[in-house]
Amino acid sequence: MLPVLPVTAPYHHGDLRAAALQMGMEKLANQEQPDLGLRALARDLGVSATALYRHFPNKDALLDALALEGLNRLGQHQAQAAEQAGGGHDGFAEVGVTYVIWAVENPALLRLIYNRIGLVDLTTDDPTAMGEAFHQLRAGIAAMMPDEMAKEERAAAALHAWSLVHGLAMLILDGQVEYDPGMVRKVVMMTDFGGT
Amino acid sequence: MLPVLPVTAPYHHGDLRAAALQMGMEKLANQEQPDLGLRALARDLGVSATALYRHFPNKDALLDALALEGLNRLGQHQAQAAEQAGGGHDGFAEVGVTYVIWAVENPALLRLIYNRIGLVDLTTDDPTAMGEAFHQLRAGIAAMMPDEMAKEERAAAALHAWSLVHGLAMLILDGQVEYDPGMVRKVVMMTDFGGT
DNA sequence: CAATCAATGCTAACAGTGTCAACATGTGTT
DNA sequence: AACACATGTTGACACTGTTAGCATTGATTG
Repeated sequence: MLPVLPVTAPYHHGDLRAAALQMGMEKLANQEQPDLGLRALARDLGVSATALYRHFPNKDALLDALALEGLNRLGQHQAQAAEQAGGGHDGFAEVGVTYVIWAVENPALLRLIYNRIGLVDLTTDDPTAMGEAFHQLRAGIAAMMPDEMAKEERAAAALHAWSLVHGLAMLILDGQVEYDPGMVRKVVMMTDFGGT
Repeated sequence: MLPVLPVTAPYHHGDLRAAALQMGMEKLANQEQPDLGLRALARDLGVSATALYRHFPNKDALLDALALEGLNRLGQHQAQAAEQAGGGHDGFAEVGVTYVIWAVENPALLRLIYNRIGLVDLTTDDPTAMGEAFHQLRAGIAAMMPDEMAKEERAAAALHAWSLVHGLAMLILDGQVEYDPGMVRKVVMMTDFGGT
């Protein structure tokens, strides 16, 4: 492993920003709800609460950074799944199931991601990093749609697919339906876009 | 209009519990996020914060009561839509679109409903009122499925439908896709359960 | 090497929150 | 009239996010 080369030189603590994000991700991985406390996080880091304000303008910015990191992981995970699964109906279903599984395994992170979106302005010409990452996720979903579809139909189909797996994931996370991989695959495969 | 007949005699304030729930629903109707403050609510009611503790054991219980009220309204709305829409593919799509529209018009309330579920234990034999209301919503969805389906298939189809409309609603509320009734109908109608 | 300066961290404080204990007040009942 | 109970209030505690002011560390420059 290459030693980490900090872009900004570490001063007292040694890259507190990165440490805070890592600790935040760890805490999110060990809980169901995305409720993070700035003071509690600082306590776990062995640092005063206000030290974090040298690296994030406020708590929301810290949560946004964590959400962005989570979104990147999700996008990467989905891209990899799409690569392995190949095209066609079965391949698409596989990618959808992958989304749900990731959500089940990262409940707090998925919730945090979607909780933070509404607060980000997606209408600007200069999209935030978060908006850009979501754009990539959307593009990845759209790329799974059958080629012979009209552009408009592809957009609708992509939205349908995203809604389906996201809704199913949320219902599972909310305890409305117990997680069962077979059931998930069955539900996802009920959608047929006319692909092979 | 008949005068309200309080079941429990109003003492000092005159049924503070009902007033708190009504004020809470009003506040939720006028905001995007379901963040309610117990103290702020008491302030708006012209009452001390701790007075609410005579009617609710804690803030969570108050939020649960609001969520339950919202769930009942949603269920009632859906039942009415199902009645008007009739059966078949188009009728089902209509009910799905109704769900999304309700979500768009009651964003904070929908979020509150689903936020509170995960905290309610649905596995007990004596379900809470919240669990029961959700059971009814599920039953309503299942009733829309074509009769000729096998029982298992009906369950999967119902879950598919619920996931689809709930996911689409959440994506709209989170600002991922702009609300467009035509688009919603199109996306919902992409699911064909084999009904007429 | 010494002095300077910006980056980073700390303490103290403020306003806000949910919650509890103790006290006060109104209401219905005996 | 007196009691008991339901309801509401004040004061306090621990917690939170945030700001202002001060301290320290590391890098930069003479």
